Amino acid sequence: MSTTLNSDALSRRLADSGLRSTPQREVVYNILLDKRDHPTADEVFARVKSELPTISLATVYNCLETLVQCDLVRSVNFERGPTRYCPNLRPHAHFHDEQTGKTHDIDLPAELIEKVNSVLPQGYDAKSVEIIFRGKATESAH
Amino acid sequence: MSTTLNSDALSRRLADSGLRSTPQREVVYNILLDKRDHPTADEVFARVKSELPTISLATVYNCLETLVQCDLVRSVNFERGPTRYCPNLRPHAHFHDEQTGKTHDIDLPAELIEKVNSVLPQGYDAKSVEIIFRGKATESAH
DNA sequence: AGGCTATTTGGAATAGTTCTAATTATTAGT
DNA sequence: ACTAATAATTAGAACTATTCCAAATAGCCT
Repeated sequence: MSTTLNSDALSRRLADSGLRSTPQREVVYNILLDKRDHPTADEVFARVKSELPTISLATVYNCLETLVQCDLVRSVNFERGPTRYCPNLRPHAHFHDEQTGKTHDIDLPAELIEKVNSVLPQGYDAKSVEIIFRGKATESAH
Repeated sequence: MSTTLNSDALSRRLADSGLRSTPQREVVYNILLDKRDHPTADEVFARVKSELPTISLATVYNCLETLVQCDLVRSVNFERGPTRYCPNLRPHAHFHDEQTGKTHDIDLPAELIEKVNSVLPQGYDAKSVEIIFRGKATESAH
């Protein structure tokens, strides 16, 4: 993975929104790209600390929020628990494995998204649709 | 709406799970049936108090959790905020109106649910699927 | 009635997140 | 380069939603 390319993409996106590229934002973003296991803010905080030992949790929240605003990251909420973050920008659903607690991305064909949107009655204008499966995944489904 | 019929259905369901029917559980359940606006626990608490002024918030949480366990109520989580509760048991999606903050139920044909499930690769066994739309609804869509 | 278990209650505790005010870093204009 | 203006970070306090806990109450079964 080329950190340089990510950084460029990141600073471009940030600049587009009138925001600055900072070491904190870069590291947080790269942490998300590195291990795409839908970490919570706390988990990101723990990982980032090894690179930026003085970063604060508030900054992690700020950075994550910024990345979500710039459309570089999606935030995902399963029941009750903490928000999780996901750098996968392609249209995808989430499969929440109740056994392991792990979350898997499931790619969605454009055709399906259309079909899902078509159930909306007149007068409903959806900007986005989120699909969450719950169940169990066997070993083979890594 | 016949409270008696609901109560019967409720006590039957509770009994099936080895639980008792209590005034608190009945009132909480009827509150949900009365106004299907996906209230939070706090909102349910406020509404219930007019009928049972001494009920506690902890009991409201307990009752809601019990109803969810008995499959009489679904809990729904949109981003960050508090959990919301919904007595609609038919398969449906939620449309979250970003303007008003209101949530509308969207019925889902069985055919669509099948189609959605069919995007799951081998090895994924979904027990349930949740669909959340975000956008805006025009006046006509009540 | 008496004992057993389920339920409720209020308050304390916890988890996750946001807010605030002070400090530090970055940029733009001279 | 120097300074002013702005943006971002920081630590900790505050807040919100929820859960936990231990005591009190209620319902059910002999």
